[in-house]
Amino acid sequence: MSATIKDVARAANVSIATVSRILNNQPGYSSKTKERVLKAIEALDYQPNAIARGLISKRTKTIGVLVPDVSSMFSSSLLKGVEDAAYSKGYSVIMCHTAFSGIRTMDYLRLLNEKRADGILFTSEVLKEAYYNEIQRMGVPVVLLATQSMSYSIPYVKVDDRMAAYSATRYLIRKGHRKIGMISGNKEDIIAGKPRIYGFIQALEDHGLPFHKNQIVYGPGFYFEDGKKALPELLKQMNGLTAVVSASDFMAVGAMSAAYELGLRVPDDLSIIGYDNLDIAKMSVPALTTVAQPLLKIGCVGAQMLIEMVEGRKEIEGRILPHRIIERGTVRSLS
Amino acid sequence: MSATIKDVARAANVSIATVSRILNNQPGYSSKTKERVLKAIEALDYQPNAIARGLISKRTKTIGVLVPDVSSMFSSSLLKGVEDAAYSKGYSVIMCHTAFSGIRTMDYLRLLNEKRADGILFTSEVLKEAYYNEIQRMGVPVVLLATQSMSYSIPYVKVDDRMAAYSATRYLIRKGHRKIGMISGNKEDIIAGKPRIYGFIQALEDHGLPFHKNQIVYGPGFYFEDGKKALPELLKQMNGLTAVVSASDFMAVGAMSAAYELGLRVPDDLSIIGYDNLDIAKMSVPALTTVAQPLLKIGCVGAQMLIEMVEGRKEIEGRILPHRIIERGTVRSLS
DNA sequence: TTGTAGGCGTTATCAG
DNA sequence: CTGATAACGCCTACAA
Repeated sequence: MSATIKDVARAANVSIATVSRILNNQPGYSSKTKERVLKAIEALDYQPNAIARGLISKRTKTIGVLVPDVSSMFSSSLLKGVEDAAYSKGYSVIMCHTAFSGIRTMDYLRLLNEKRADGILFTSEVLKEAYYNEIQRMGVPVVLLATQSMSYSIPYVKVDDRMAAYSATRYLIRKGHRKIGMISGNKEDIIAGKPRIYGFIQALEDHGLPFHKNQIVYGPGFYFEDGKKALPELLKQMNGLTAVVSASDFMAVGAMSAAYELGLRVPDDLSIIGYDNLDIAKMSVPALTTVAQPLLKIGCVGAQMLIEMVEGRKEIEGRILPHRIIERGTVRSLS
Repeated sequence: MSATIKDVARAANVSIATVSRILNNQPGYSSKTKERVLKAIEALDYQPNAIARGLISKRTKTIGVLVPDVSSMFSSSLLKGVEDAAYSKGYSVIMCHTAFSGIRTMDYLRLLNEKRADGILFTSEVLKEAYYNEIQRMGVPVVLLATQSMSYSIPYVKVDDRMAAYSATRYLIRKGHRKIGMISGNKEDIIAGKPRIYGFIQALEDHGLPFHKNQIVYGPGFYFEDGKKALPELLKQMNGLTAVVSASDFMAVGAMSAAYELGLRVPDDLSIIGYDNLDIAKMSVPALTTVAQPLLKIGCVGAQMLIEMVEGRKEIEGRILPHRIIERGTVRSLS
């Protein structure tokens, strides 16, 4: 079908070695032969076969990114960042949707190995032992995105979840709120659960506000429905509640939906601050005040780190990216 | 690093040909040798090198999917469907973010050619001549997702946009609305623009409702901001407006945001119906009534079609998938 | 039932 | 400066 290096060589009347040299601009040819070859390449519309190239170079310029849910706004921002960095370095990315399934994850790890991906980006889930072992076996670098491993020393890119939740809570306190509750997801979650809960509690305590455990309600996950169910419970558990910090934007929006149905007005009757700054935050009505994770940047920086590791830079360390509060319309000042 | 077929052959004391046969379960070996080989494979933890395999078979079990905006909820649903179908057929997908840029699109087409992707999924943009030519050159199948080409005969998977807009409008009419407006995006858009506009107009006319051109306002695009700007204009142009059909969920939510700021209550003062049924539709407050495109399914069916073409089935034709109205909370009955 | 050998499209190491 | 030629890991006639 398409022309090979051999065809080019024949057309330009040189050896394939010479063509190869010119292609990879290595030294060793006169400028006239170069021109001749270039012309032949043009004429034959030749494009190198990356497969053949990969076979010998042992590098495919391909990375795999594992995400638990491709279609969530969360993952898609990450993906966009990854894609962008990869593109600008000439890498392509294989999208691996693990769907929260361990066997699918293992499947993909195997697949990436067979296709000889140069590196792996692992996203927002905990890196189980089996995954880790498989990756070790593959002998390719990994970096963790928006997550972190307590068991293994692997580079990561994320925000400081505890500090971010702390900031969100402090923001509410500074706005004059005293009766503050939290809606959280799975309390065992090492990233989106625990650290944010601790941050919340610590902010309360650091500002002389007592904390009782009925100030937090937990959902099974961090989704809209979870938030929607959580708010009524929180309202039941605390009286005088004026503000809530949510462990995710989705939950925050769910809470707003519940508030709406309860006849509570946001922010007049209740203030809400989210977490993530997904697209939905600016589209909700009113627009959601939230603490932003720079997801795009996390993806981008992560991919860059990975590629650096692929290309030889060893010993790359984890990076904490800054979060920040985005003030929109769901928090009312009490002072 | 990892074991090759040669290692396995040596360990099992057979030739690589035999190992290969067993790997691709072709006939020609005794069950004992098979067992021996399998054991060796296990012991060495051998995994075939897909690169080497691809070099000879001319098939990579990889497809590329081009999307204009990875992180939009629209594309991500599509992607999820694609990924899922691909996974279940043993294919992997390279994510190509064209960012609405022609040169990036061409870049990716070239890249997919170099990496010898088996097929291409082209999403929600118009297939320009240059793209088409490049793809022809590559000699791989393409299918269009949520779009269609007027110039070339290429299989596609989408809904009937005109009918869908017609349905949405008729729904409003049946709910007793008479003063209905539309907020649309780019009126030149061959998919999301024109057909939906025509559908809107035709539904009006078929139900004896006069149409004036000031019943439609156009935005540059189909985004939140466009919808947010469009609604006030529409209000200015039409009086007595009771309902609006929006050309996208994003615009619908933007319109809701504008309504909120104007002190108009949805659906009490104004009914709104969206288009797409993205995640945001169920998360908006109140939840958005909308006409659903089965995006996941479009992606899934499209990938299946593509893979069938890759594997030999020729002459596949386009498919129109059904749309349906999802009733939620933004349309009020006037009767 | 099994093995030998050629080739897929490149890169890289030699000689010339 | 240039050209053979041996890999890379696998598949597949063709032989045995």
